[in-house]
Amino acid sequence: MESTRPDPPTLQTVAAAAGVSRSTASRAINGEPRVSPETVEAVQRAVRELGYSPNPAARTLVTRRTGSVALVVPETGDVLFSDPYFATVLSGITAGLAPSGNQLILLIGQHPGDGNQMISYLRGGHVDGAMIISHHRADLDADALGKIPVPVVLGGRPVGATLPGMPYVDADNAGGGRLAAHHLAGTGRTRLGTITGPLDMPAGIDRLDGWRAGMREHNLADDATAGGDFTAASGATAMARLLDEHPDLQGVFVASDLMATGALQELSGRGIRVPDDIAVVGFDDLMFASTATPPLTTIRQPTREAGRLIAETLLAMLDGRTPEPAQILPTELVRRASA
Amino acid sequence: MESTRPDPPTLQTVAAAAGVSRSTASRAINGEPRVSPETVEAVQRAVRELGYSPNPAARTLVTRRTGSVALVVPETGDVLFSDPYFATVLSGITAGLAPSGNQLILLIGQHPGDGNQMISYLRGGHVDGAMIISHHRADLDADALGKIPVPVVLGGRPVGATLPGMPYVDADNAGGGRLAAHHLAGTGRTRLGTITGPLDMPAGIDRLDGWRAGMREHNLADDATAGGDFTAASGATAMARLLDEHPDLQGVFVASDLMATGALQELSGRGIRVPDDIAVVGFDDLMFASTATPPLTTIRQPTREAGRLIAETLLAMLDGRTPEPAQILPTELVRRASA
DNA sequence: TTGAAAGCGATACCAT
DNA sequence: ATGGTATCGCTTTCAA
Repeated sequence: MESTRPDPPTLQTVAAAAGVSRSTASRAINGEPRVSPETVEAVQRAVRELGYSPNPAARTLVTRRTGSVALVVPETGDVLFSDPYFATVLSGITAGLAPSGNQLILLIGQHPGDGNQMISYLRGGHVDGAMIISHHRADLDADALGKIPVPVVLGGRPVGATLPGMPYVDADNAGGGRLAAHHLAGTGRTRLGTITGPLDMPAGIDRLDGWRAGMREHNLADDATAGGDFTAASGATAMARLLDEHPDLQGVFVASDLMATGALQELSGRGIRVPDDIAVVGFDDLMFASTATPPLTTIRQPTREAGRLIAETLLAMLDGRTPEPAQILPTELVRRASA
Repeated sequence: MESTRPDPPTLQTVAAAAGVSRSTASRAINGEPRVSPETVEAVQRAVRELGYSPNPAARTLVTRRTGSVALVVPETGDVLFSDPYFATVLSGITAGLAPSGNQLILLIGQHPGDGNQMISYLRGGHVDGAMIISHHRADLDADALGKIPVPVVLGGRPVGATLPGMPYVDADNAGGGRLAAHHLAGTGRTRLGTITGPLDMPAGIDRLDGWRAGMREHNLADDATAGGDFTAASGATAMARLLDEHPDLQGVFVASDLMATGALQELSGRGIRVPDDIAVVGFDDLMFASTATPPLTTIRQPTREAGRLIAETLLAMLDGRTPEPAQILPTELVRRASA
């Protein structure tokens, strides 16, 4: 005795139940204008009673719209998920997408080099558009990107030349770096250094550039730098190196809050007081910045807003509109205890 | 002068280029056995040269397989993303899904009560299966869940009766609560309390139950409790209440690391030393547990493993296999400085 | 306003 | 091993 599930109702079933043709039923369901009110009513009742729901594959086959967009993260899962930045962007993206009813398909690089495989997915007609965030130089080359046949929005300035027709949304990273320099210099400290992000990522490059510009404006040397990779562990390591090489350091700008927590640990481990001995400024202002010890003075970037804007920009393109090629979101200093 | 994109090649195009029929081309592409090697070769070359990629909608229409599964999170985006638990589970899920080639569709509740809308999506034939995590009692009722026509795996024990045919994966929350009780009692402290999670969630309920069982085994009173909702802020508030009501408190089990960071802040704000004055045990052992001040002694649950297991269980069901109705993952005590 | 019929691009059954 | 053909469920001209 097999309990066999009955086939789900099709448009045909609905049409029959409502006493109309498939064409008319389809029009009624899709809210087209030229359908008589009583017909609409009859069809809607049939839909309700039968529990009908249109077969998305069949619909896509003819309309050539899938109703879903991809979020591409060409980053190994492990790296990605340890960074709360991603969760926050994602939150903004889902919020931005929600009103449109589009579904979000997550494409996450498992192994470095998966990039091209993802691109072939995007070329396959599975989605109407795509958003790409957190891209390293190595992960996608402009040629491959150019072949994607659907609208694409980039989260973060692309490395190298701007991709034609591929708008991006980013925070004013350089501006934020300058803010940090101004703030630290403004406290009267003169021996200042920075812990940078990866210098193959625009976020890493631009924050450093801004910092250097700010230092120059204050006639301060910008030679004290150490590189990290946006993880907490790398922040601790870099802090150690900086301290060893520049024992007279008075303040440090750390290019992400996550690295800053690592740096704070290293400082506290050495018995160095923050901000009394060394002042620390972070970047991001994600959740845990305010709960660090001491609470972190940092450069806030509107991460969630960026996510929302990325989604909205894609929706605009799906709608046939042409967005600004670059949308840069402002950063601001948030004063807490660490500097 | 419109730059019009040429229509993508279809199976027809490929077949013509290879000098075979559509049927044969289809077989060659899908690696079916009864195709001559030279035909396979010819088709593959045509595919390559034309840059052909099968239309997924057309394929789904006939095979009734979408190649994608949904991850349902009936939780408001904001709540969700502030909890690193989610990111870690997601990491495990994507890893578990990867070998299968299935794509992940993210369904996130924007507004409380979106639950049923999500369920109608699952009924619509968009996905081959679904995983549901972090569910509150209110969000989904058993009736609605039962109507989902595809395999479903639950992340976390369902509230109330087990859903028939709907397996779940969970950590041994009760066991973890007992571990915490044993550890704190084992240090000789006798005035112990707990900060619970939401008591409409199994994770909240079970950890409390385990804690109480452990306390009884040590003949200790289990009356000192305060409720939180798994956020850091709620941890601080609950800690304050506990301190006010039980000034003689010597140790506390906090049902999540995130709440524990809030509790630590409250304690440090009052000048109470950890663990000297009050010992603290958390739950989760997510990334930041080890970087808290002091580093948190906590009950580790294998979060990423759980994610992977959820995905693998779903894949097994898609394969026609019948999984264990409940898979419970062990928890363990991780000793650090706070207790 | 409605209906009939022609696709959309694949798979799968049935012959050969 | 290969080809012809029906079919999946829907949208969209085209006529009426």
